Amino acid sequence: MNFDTFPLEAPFNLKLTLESGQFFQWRPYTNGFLIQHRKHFFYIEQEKHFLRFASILDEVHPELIRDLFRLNDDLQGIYNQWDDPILNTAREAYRGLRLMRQDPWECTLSFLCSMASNIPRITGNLRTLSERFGTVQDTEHGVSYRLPSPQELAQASLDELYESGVGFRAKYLYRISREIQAGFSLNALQDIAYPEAKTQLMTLHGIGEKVADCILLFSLNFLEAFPVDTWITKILKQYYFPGRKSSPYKLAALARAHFGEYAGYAQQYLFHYARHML
DNA sequence: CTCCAGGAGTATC
DNA sequence: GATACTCATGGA
Repeated sequence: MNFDTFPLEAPFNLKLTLESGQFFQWRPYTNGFLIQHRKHFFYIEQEKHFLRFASILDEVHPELIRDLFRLNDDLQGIYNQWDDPILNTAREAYRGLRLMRQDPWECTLSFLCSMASNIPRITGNLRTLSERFGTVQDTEHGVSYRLPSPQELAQASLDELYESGVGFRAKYLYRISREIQAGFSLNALQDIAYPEAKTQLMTLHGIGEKVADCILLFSLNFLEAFPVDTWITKILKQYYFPGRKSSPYKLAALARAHFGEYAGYAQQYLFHYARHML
């Protein structure tokens, strides 16, 4: 492999970021990780304040790495805005955990599979979908598969989707792949305001509050998005908004108002904290 | 065996 | 708006 290296000048923890449950297209390999992102397939490893990477399919440049891992976000500046016991603890424990900027469709597919599921199963579902409906890639490191495009997934029958092991999510994949094939643009949502982008996403059958916020936060550059799942509900009701009878919908609005412009970063740290400390 | 999991749609009040 | 039921499947 042909390696390229560049220095990090801000907090970043590659392993922690990949393991944080926002991105599922990776696996450990030697001292680092293999990553599938759009048409790119590459190796990456971290050594203290350096990243070393090598393209396997479709050449990767440092700018793409910076974009995928949001290395231009002022993470230290965001840390400095936090001042409560939970976030103060979380930023010490998880220093360098960053949000990623994934492909919107790949992110949508991932978080449709995430409903009432868990990380190992989500990863397995995505691999099965890739092998059955995606594109085969032949590399010197073995065969790998790309996730199916909306057009490729729309070729699958409802029965084939059920047989791929995604359970009740099959009907959502079936309808949404067709809605996007018919002209719904995920990428166009980047250019409108958060409330409108969220409303439009939720017109897709199977995308509700939580999945919409995941897509907006992890792929469409809306750092104010604040996905509220079971873990976030626990920690918000326990430490931030106790005593109120609050639905996930109301908790999300309260949290966005409370945590502000970079609420999404706070959410990622709270999610990690809740999963490992509660 | 039962219970629940990074939810969402639907019916019902 | 809030609650209850349903949807598939795998793991504890």
